[in-house]
Amino acid sequence: MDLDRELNPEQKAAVLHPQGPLLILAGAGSGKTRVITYRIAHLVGERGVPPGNILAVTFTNKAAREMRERVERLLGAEAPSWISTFHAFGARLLRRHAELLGYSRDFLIYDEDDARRLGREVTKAMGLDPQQYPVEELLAQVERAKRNLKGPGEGGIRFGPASAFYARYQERLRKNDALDFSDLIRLSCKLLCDFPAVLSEYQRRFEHVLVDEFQDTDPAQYRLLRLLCPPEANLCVVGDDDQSIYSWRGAEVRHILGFAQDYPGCRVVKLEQNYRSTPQVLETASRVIAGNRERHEKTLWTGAPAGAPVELYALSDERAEGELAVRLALSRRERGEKLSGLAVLYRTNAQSRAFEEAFRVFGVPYLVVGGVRFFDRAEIRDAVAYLRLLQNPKSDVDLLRVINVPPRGIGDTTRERLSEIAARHGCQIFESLTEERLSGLRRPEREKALSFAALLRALRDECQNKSAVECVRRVLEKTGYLKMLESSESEQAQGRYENLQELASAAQEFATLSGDPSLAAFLEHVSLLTDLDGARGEAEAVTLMTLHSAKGLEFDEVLLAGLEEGLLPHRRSLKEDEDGTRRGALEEERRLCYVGMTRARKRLVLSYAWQRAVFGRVEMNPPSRFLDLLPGGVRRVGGMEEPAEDEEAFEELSDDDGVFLDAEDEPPPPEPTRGRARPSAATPGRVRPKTDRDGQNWIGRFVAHDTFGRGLVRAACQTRLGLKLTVDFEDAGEKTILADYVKRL
DNA sequence: TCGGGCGACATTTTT
DNA sequence: TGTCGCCCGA
Ligand SMILES: Nc1ncnc2c1ncn2[C@@H]1O[C@H](COP(=O)(O)OP(=O)(O)OP(=O)(O)O)[C@@H](O)[C@H]1O
Repeated sequence: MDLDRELNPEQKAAVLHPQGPLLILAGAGSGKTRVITYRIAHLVGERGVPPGNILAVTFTNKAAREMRERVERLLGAEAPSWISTFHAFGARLLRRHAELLGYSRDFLIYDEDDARRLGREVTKAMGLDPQQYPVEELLAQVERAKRNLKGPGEGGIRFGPASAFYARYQERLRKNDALDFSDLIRLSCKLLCDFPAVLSEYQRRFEHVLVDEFQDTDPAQYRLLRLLCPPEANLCVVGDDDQSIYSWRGAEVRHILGFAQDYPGCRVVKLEQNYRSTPQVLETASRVIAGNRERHEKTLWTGAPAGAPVELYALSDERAEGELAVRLALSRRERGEKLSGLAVLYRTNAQSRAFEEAFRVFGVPYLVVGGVRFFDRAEIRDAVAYLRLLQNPKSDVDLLRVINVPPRGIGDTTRERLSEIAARHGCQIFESLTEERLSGLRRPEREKALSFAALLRALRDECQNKSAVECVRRVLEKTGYLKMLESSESEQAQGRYENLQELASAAQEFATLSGDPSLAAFLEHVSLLTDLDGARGEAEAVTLMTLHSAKGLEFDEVLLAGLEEGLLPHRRSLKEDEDGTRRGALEEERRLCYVGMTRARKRLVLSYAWQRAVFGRVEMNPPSRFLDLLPGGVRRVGGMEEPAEDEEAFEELSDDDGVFLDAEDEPPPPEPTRGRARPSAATPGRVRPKTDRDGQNWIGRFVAHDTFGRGLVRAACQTRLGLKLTVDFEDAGEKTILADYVKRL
């Protein structure tokens, strides 16, 4: 590790900073994460700090893993094990001391869906009208309170029933021996506050604490840090206020901007050289972010030679955006560059669809990050629920989920009765599954419930001290889950079956990677997992993800798509805030845009579409206001005026990279597993103008209209209002009508 | 009890 | 456009 060669003087100073708090407030691509990584390596390698005495916090599990890998490479030895997200850290801490807070060390971690199920139980028990008090709303209140470290009955709740709901919900969580996500932080704080001995143990242990992406910490997380790190502690925080994009989740920039007040002795280091991007990319991003008023001005320059100009494409619709992405991918391939060097970034997950379709049609391998996670699939959740019951049969949420999967003749009514019986005995459902406690049930129901309890007990015995993989296998076998799928006629059963096999592989893979084959370890991993984790850099595929997921990453080439009013900035950020809490939402959208642009190393392509299908309706939106500040050097492709009937944009487009597109004749390959790259086989061809194609798809087809009824499409043409159809209605005769108002049959 | 069918509803962003 | 919840008939 040669610090002089690999770091600039400021970075080096930060890495060498001897002791006391350290704040690095610096712009995108200035090497903040690099500094943290090097500093950890330096502390361990040069200063002899025991790895176990270093705590490093990252924003995602993936970032944590990458940091660990990099430190290991620098060090040539094992990295500190306390490199994780706040949540993973909290889980680990609580696991060790759970008894102090009234939980067992085998507590479960409930995710949003589990929490919702539990919440529904609570509202039902409270007799709250779900119309008037939606569970999601109540849980949002609870989460907000928890983020502000308010326990039940400690305020932080806005409206009446939510407060009582919080208390009962929390009580139920405890009885289930489970924590929800925000409890991981809140209870960690509580643990350290209420038990000074524990606090001082960890204060002593963590000689050094380092936090990446500090601009996105919420009050509970910051509190946790402040507990661990008294004012003179070796706390190193790193961030960029221009990249604060999680205020909607409770993150507060003032933590970073006010850091010097809370840690008065802190050293402040500024990093001003950007090592990631070309001058063009940097200039563009800087101009755009300069549109914000509430920000810390930062200088950012680059010594890199000029690269390709930033491009801005005006396109007709989202399908054209998809084709643009395909074109970028194919020309990378022609140049012999890896597809993994290209990322498509967008504001909302829903936008991925158009890109996926285009990539599928043209056989370009791609990887979608986020959206529906593997572990959110119903069959996987069912299997995981069984696994969790092995570890903790008190989890009513899991028990109720699977007691009738596969169908065992235990329906809603019986389940409700079981809940009541357990409540009456003041115990959990599993504990009430005995002959005498169920005596109130009719014979057949009682038998079924008891045999389920027997099944669980047998499984528990059998899986005692077995590896996670083994548990998965046995659960799937003994519960009859696989048999249920095998005998199912339905189309989806096959896919589900494969997904469950995949779960076993995942358990195996995790065991190998982590070196811990236990069920407990696997379950914890699964609970904290996000979809980002599936996406390892090695896949030779284009990456598709939201701007939020892209934070901290970098790609040679970035397509930032959907730069339209209403999308970026998102329309919900444009609405005047009713309660004053979302002020500055627009500035956050701009920061999001900045984050996206600054992911690009060499080439940045921006695009917007004049019209976009949303829920099947067609929407038209003007280009994003963020484009107003683009510098002059941006190369604009496609008419800046809304294209009326002309196809200018397309002609220009298809000439562009010298790559021509055409769909393959054979039908597209079967639906890929999300998050999996697929092999590809694209054939060069020619792009048909989009407008024409739309028409082709309609002509000769039957459509239905609310008042005119059924009819045959005779002709179609693209107008500025959308696609206009000439339809021969069976009853009403020939009409000219916008495609928006009819349904294809 | 269970499955299919149908209508309502929804899209910000995620640890 | 797709999912989820609800209702109904078997
Ligand atoms: N001194 C340096 N010499 C060479 N490359 C560097 C140097 N500092 C940083 N880099 C490179 O610049 C890129 C950006 O660094 P890094 O990701 O650490 O920046 P960052 O400030 O964390 O970025 P962001 O805030 O945008 O996520 C990385 O590829 C990194 O390897």
